[in-house]
Amino acid sequence: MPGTGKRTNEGTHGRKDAPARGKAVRRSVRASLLPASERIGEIISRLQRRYPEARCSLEHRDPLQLLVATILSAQCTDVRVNLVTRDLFRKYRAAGDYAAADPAVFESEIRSTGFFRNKTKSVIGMAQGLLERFSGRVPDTMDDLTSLPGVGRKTANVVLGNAFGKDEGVVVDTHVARLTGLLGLTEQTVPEKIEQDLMRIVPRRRWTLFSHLLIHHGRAVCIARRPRCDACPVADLCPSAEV
DNA sequence: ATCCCGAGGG
DNA sequence: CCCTCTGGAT
Repeated sequence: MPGTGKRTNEGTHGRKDAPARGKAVRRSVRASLLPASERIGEIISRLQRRYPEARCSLEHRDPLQLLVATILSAQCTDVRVNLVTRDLFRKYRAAGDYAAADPAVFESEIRSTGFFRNKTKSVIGMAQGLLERFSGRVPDTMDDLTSLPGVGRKTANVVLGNAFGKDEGVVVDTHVARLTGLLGLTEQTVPEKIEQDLMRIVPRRRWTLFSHLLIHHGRAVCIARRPRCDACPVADLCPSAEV
């Protein structure tokens, strides 16, 4: 086999941190901002006004579809995931369909989402777990969901919050990790620790909404490659904003 | 801390 | 070419 293409991959989360933006960060002007706990309310309020339509952007009709879509979403845009699942969900309708899938065929079907070998093992293994331990149904608790292969806290939080309407945790994806760091809502870089900080300062009833707001903001304005601080509704509440 | 991996933006 | 995209397992 073409074996290891040894692509120089880099980590996934928490890029070392790149304060670099060519210019030495000039945050002295906003050095005197209120603590996170006193800015969070206004931040959520303004983002909600800006993105009133913020919701889960992974297309799904039931918990199983959302679970599969979320597993496929790792390091991949939601647009591409939706493109793949549109055909996938037509063929695989129940846990048993995924559990009985031919790995080679499934790999080719989700290939464009990247990490296709790992994702195939995760989806098929997850489906087999559903059949063996949950009667083929997607469980609605954090412990049961994370007991499934390929399902971590992030994926479990997405399913719990969007398919079951339960705010069990805060979804910390690449956008949430980046933006909360820039906003000075946490000093942590490990997703789980970021989530712990956010669960303390964000009202529980807003946990799911909060993630959607940051994800939308991260795509539209606070873009990783080039944040548009000039168009940001919370720039005056952000210690990293470069006017 | 590393690896898995394709696709699109700049 | 380099970076980023709704991560999880080792």
